Amino acid sequence: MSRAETRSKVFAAAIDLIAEQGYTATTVDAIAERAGVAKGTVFYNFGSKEALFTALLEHSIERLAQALREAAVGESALAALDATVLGQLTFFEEYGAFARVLLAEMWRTAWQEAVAKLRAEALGVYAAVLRRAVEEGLAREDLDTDTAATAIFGMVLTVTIERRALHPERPLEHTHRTLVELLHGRLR
Amino acid sequence: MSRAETRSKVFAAAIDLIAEQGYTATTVDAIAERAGVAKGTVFYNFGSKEALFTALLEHSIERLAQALREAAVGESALAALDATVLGQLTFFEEYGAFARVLLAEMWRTAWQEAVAKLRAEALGVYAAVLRRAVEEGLAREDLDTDTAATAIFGMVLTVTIERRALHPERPLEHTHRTLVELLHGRLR
DNA sequence: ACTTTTGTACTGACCGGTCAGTGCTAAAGA
DNA sequence: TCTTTAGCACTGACCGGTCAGTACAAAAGT
Repeated sequence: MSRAETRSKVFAAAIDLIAEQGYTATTVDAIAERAGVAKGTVFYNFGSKEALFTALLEHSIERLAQALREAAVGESALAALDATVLGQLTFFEEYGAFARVLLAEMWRTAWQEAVAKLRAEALGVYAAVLRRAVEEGLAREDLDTDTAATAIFGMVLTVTIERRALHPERPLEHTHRTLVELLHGRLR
Repeated sequence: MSRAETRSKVFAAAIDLIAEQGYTATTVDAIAERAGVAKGTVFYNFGSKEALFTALLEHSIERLAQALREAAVGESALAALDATVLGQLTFFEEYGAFARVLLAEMWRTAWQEAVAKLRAEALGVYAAVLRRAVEEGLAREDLDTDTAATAIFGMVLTVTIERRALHPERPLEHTHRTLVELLHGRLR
């Protein structure tokens, strides 16, 4: 078996288990067993439990950021915002376990480096769209776009997890419509 | 010392440590030391680490729900919504460690009972306000108020934690204005 | 008297990390 | 052609430390 294959099997096992139990509660033994490899193999490939996790975070954040960048297009800033929300929903539809991991571990000081990357690359997409909205006169000029970006990101993240846990059969479109409704001022 | 006093000292120590390190990584020894009691006292009062944590969750969720219920008043549904958001921000301003704990542990299957209570009592306040908004014709009739309630709650929670971690000096009002701006359709 | 707390010592399960060794393939040497 | 060596990926038993929980006797509170 190639090294890359082994690594991705371990990644998949680790993300599932950590999503269910959290980082600390997940043992390397359990990850190895779920991945179908020996415990030593995990250490051979990643060096340590923590290194495995940081590699996993790095890799997943990169993919998330790319998905958001690709989604964040639209004629108007408003259309781009809706598209970004849909992009985030769609991404987590496929990588749902990562949503749980992000929410749970995002603010632990241990992974500040990964969090910085998340803020810069993923939240940055929302912030850019919101700045565009301000330029187009769709929002107050002194809107705090960074805080607003975090708010929207967290909103979508929370809803994604609730949906996966409670209504997995519900179409994505339904959730998307509810969020978009909240965001463009039907509430007024 | 009364039993109640001891329990609340242990609660305070536990919530701080668990907010920093997570449930699993926090040891009972550390909780006892921070609380200034003997380790045996913790077990005498709570029986087990898990029982301590569930009691802590239960207790905190009850207080959060009460704070939201008290805050959720206003002439219009829109005013009530703003007030509820401010109520949530204010609550977590005082019990910020609990915000971290909620976000990190909320979706662990282990505490489903506590999560059910959170959904019923805390998210329920948002859901009720949103239903009132629908009645007043401020939102589409088929708005999914449960999903929207989760969305707003998660949004405020995420922003609270970001604020505490990154801009602790910022006045609450600033954050509140940004969120309210997002929620009533200045973006359109 | 009865409840609660303390401090210390202990147990046993568990877990991250290690390491000597296995299996395999392919190049190097004869 | 046959043998040896090299190197990579993987294995799983094992080790040392950690931690929830227990035991208990003495002290403090009420």
